[in-house]
Amino acid sequence: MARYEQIASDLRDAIVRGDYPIGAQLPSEAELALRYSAARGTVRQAVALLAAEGLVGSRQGARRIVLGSERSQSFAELHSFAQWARSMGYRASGTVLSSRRRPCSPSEAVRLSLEPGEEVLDVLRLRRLDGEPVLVERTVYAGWIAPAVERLDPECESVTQELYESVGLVFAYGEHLIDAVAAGSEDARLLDVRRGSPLLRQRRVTTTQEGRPVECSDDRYRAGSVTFSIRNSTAANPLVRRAGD
Amino acid sequence: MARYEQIASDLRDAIVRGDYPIGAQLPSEAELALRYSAARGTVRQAVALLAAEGLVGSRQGARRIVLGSERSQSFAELHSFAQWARSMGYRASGTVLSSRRRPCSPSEAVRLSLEPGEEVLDVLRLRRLDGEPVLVERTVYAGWIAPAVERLDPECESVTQELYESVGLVFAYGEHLIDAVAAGSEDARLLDVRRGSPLLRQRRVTTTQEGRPVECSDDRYRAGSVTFSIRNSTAANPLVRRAGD
DNA sequence: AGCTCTGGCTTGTTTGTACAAGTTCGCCTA
DNA sequence: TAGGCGAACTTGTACAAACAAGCCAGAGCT
Repeated sequence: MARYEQIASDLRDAIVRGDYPIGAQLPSEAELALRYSAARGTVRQAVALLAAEGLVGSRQGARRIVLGSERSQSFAELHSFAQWARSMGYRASGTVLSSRRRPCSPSEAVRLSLEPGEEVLDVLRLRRLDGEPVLVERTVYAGWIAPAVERLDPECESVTQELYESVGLVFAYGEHLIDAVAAGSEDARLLDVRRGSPLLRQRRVTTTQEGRPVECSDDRYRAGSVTFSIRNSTAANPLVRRAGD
Repeated sequence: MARYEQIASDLRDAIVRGDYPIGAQLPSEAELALRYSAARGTVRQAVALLAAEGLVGSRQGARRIVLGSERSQSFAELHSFAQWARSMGYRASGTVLSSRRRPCSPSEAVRLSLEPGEEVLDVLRLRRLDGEPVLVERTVYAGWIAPAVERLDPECESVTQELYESVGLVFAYGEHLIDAVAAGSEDARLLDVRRGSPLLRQRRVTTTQEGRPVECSDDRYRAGSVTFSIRNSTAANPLVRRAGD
């Protein structure tokens, strides 16, 4: 662990513990540098990390202030339903309901950087939290990863983790589109809600470290089961609003 | 504009223009430093900006790669419906349907850092895109900003901008919770949809530069009108999934 | 009392240097 | 031909120094 990560971790703990309550001022960079025997630049990297997490805010000339004290999860926990569920103390389970190969559609070819007509793997999964069905996942995997996906246990808990352990695949980058849709008849049946009832939809495309697209997915959460949370500031915000399509 | 922002802007333009297509490698830091006659540290700040926007990805030892080419909007455009709409080429309008003062509830007192029972301003607004109603905003303003809000034109297009111009208020930080809900009867009537149809809900709390909460709001978008988009990576992601509440 | 202004404090930007750690690719060998 | 090895390249981390720019409180003035 890098020095600046240690410092960030230490400060984060202090904030979560309540040493610096919401609204309080953080020590100045100079003081922190002295306290941790580090250069000012290193301290700045640490607090930049906390700022990116939305825990502290800063303005030129004024001391940094604490904005929040909730610890935010890692990328892995956002990407992987199972890892997120586990970290929240839920028991996650899932079932593959169907899995078949087919040629990709033109729009999928674009999103997954495939040749038109190249083969993809289409998987329908139902995910549960503590036994309750909360999520229908319709995922399209690029052909080159399909064999590894097909080898997975249909009841496999964490696809992300299994793929990492079996073929060393790392999901590194993702783009997510979030909106609301009405439950179709299949959604309704699987999630045990009425047809037309509101679902939170997350469409995503995930790529490897090298920027190679792996999968795109249409995930639908039962209303009330899951909420997305974003902290942002004038400095940095990756969340954008888009016109409906 | 700082040097690193200029460099970032230049690189961003090149990416958007297609000089560096998706999947392509960016020049090395050393080469960029030479090209822009800047120190390597300055170049690193520039590409860090692009990485935070999700435009490029990076791994130690390998060249940076281009992940996307869409320009993401600024915080102001996320926060302000009107500014976002304008930047997307839509015509935004809005109407205040009701506005009244009342004592705050216990939960509001916590979220807005108020004394229990302190007065707040409750505003119901309907927002339109190109004349079509797409958003119902139920906003609660802290008492200290209420007078300035009440002075606003009921048809005021951009509340954010007006408050900045009239009292110098800057919305600097925000926390957003996103989920899906069914339209209530009032929602349905205002948005011209059927009761129970899906809406995308964004609950937010916004604070000033000093960390002082200004408003909390419950915004409901008609399904299909607006999508939220997030790019993230293993390095940084402010978006988190939360259990429903 | 209320106002202005200034000086010190704090964060922001930039440059330079050095080394650590991971990737890539060509060369050499078995 | 397949595999291993290593050199060159590239990004990550850390330190030091200097100046710019913005904030704030206290001194001093009206």
